[in-house]
Amino acid sequence: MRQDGRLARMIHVLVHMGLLGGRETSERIAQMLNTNPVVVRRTMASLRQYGIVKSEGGRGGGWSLTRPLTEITILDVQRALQGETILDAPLSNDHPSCPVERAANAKLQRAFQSAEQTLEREFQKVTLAEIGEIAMASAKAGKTG
Amino acid sequence: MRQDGRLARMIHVLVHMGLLGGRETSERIAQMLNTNPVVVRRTMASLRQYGIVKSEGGRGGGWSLTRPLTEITILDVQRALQGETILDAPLSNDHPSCPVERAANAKLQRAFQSAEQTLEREFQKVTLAEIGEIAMASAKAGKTG
DNA sequence: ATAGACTGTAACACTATTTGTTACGCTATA
DNA sequence: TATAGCGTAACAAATAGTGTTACAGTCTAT
Repeated sequence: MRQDGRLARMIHVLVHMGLLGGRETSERIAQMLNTNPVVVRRTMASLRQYGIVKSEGGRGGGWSLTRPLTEITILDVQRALQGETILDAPLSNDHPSCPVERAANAKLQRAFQSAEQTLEREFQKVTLAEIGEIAMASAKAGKTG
Repeated sequence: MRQDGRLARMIHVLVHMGLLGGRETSERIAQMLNTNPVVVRRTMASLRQYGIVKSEGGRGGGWSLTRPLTEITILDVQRALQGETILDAPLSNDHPSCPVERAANAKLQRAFQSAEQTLEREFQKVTLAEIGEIAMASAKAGKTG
């Protein structure tokens, strides 16, 4: 079941930015993510629109957080990247007037809504600051690999 | 967030098969799904492997259920189509030794596991017989569209 | 002012996945 | 033995995500 890897990648970057504290260019972020600056700008633009980061052009410009990691949850990042919907029930649309198809779709939709609520709750529980702390602790313990 | 539409389509077909009670050819099933017989065989093969349907070749052959709709849940169909995993956490793999990436992935994985458990529970609660009943009721009530 | 270091964005190529299609072999039955 | 069915490989088409190039706009140091 293929999904969008941007959430994990952006969390990764934001935590680094929070720990470093300063401003990062698209170029440097691209290196963190093994990708290139345009992809970074494209994705960071969603975060900016949602108010998580800001960008400044011109010499000395780059990206920075608008608030500390303690005030950013995984859910915030998710919302910024994909809007309200986290999980989308994969419904069928072969015979929209068929009562069987409708009944099946309705049941699936309810199930996915429950799962989405769970995911939402879990996402909201985790701040990026927590992730940073876990990373620092494990790095200190020498689990760097 | 795009996902696999086979689950909904197969539920649709299985309920029809259960309500009709007999045997269906790949050709007829393909018509129900607005697709073609090869795609049907490909997908039905997974259900057969899991023991939900059986196929018979030769003249008069086709597909039939191995047990009544009351004994098939959405989870059964899901398992047949995709195995154990329902939701896959979309993790990042840019710097596998980076403790920040690891910590972020770990948190995401836990969140998705919770959601997967919810989905599993919901899927197991619903039998195809229920879906058939809902469909029959709504058809009787004239909500056929 | 102007050069340089940035972001913003359009356009296009590449890749992987799903779905659809054609073709042909095998099997059971009338 | 002709026919109606499944089994499967091989290939085409559509879609989505990602990567890349190119160029315009913007800010700052000098």
